[in-house]
Amino acid sequence: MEDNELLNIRREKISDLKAAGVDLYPNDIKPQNTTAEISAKFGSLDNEALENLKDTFSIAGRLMAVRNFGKAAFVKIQDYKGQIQGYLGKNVLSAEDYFIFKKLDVGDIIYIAGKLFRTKTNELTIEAQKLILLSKSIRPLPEKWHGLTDVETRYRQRYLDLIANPKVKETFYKRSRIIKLIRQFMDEHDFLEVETPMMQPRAGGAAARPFKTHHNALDMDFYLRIAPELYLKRLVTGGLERVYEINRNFRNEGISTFHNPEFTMMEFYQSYGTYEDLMSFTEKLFAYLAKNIFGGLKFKYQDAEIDLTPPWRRISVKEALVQLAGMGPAEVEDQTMALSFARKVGCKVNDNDPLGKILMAIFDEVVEEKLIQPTFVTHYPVVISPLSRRSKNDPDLTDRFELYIYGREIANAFSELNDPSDQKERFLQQLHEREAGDEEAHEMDEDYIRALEYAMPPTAGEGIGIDRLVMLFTDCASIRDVILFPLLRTKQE
RNA sequence: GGGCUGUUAGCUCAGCGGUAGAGCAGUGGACUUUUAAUCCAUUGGCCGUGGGUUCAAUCCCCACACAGCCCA
Repeated sequence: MEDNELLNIRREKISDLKAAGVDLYPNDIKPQNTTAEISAKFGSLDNEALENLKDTFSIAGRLMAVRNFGKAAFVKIQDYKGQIQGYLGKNVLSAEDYFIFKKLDVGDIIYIAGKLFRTKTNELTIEAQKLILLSKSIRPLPEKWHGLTDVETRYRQRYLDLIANPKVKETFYKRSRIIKLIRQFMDEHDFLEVETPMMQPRAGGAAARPFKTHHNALDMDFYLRIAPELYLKRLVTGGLERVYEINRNFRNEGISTFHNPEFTMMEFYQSYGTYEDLMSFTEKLFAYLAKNIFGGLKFKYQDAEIDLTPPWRRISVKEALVQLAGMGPAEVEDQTMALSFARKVGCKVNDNDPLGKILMAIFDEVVEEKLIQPTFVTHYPVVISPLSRRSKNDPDLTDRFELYIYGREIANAFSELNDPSDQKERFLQQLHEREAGDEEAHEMDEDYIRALEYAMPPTAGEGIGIDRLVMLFTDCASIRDVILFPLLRTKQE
């Protein structure tokens, strides 16, 4: 057992309470009210009106502060959605309850019941006629004033973060609301929510390195999915014309303020739609979210004011390179010229990289950070888009867009490639890239091609990074602030 | 993977070659309307880990661990 003075003092209190016959962890106590409900209903009543209320109120929660006057005390009790002040006094409590009150510590879970009143300073308060200890804390909470700021502790012991920092709770309430709203919106548009495998025999649907795992009974390796894409399109082929999935993806890559190895994505597919349809659909979805979260289409994110009013800017990769990276119209069409431009701006590129790859390297390096207001970047090169439909007027480009807000990729969408022979060629091209050393190149998926051979309706699909979207809507700078338990290296205790 | 920064009491932080500090929390005392309650007293430390330099290291040097930020 950990030897610590503070812990030992509390252990002594526990034995004192036990000796007095107090049940330290009862589970038959049901509070009848919540702090949020009480302040909503009675927050505006004056003392006279409160005195006329004959009701008794009961709440339970964590003791967050004690202002002790010896024979009485004001305490702050925090529950699910708020805090309320309680008044504990010797002349109101029974002798048994007063004994418990004397043994309370900040951090304990308690129940109080009594009448509402207003203090001299006009604070709505419950005068406790009954006090029950529901769960005794042994460890001291972080300090009341500065709270818990050590980020490592905040992530490793998220429960402490949630107790001590009310903003954190708000963020995760908001995250839940956003996801609920997305589901509502998708359901209203007749999309069917589905779940597809997380464990896949080969990891497809995106360019990323997967995590590997092993199934013992089958004696077979599996990969944690990097995207649900190919499974969702199998469903579209099966006649589920509008499907979506909101779930975790896993990518075996570095960790940063925008990357967590497991993250949440929504992917959705709409038959008989095009990537252009998805642009306006995305505008509508984001507007729907913003209206419900902010009550309007403009909001502050970090140092910027983001305006989601549609239509959003639409610009092709090449236009963006000319307008925002300062490339010449000839440079974006010529591999050699693009290569030297790339080197000039400090991109790591190889002599025989295809033009499309070089252009994207420059884009990532120079253009991305300039796309603060919502922008659809369209017409990605076919070499980096093995699952997208080719553009009609330029077979080297695809009917694809990525949505950027505040310099970050939030969504990725395209008209789906449903020509099985083209798809096979693309996979073969990817295998070629893989052999040339690109570990993220797509693998061959014969069954997916077979599915396409049964004919998949013309379809458009999109993926939206939910964590990044939540960051945007909660003004969080790091993805770790919108993921309850971000991935950390385990620490030897 | 590279660079920079951080790691000192339960929490938030100071200190910087010479006996380890503050505020809050805790403990004891006073106090029945406080709002970071107040007043008096007081406990609490492997100064991240392991090496090295030195008469002497929390402090200087090296390595490692974990984290944060930036870069790739």
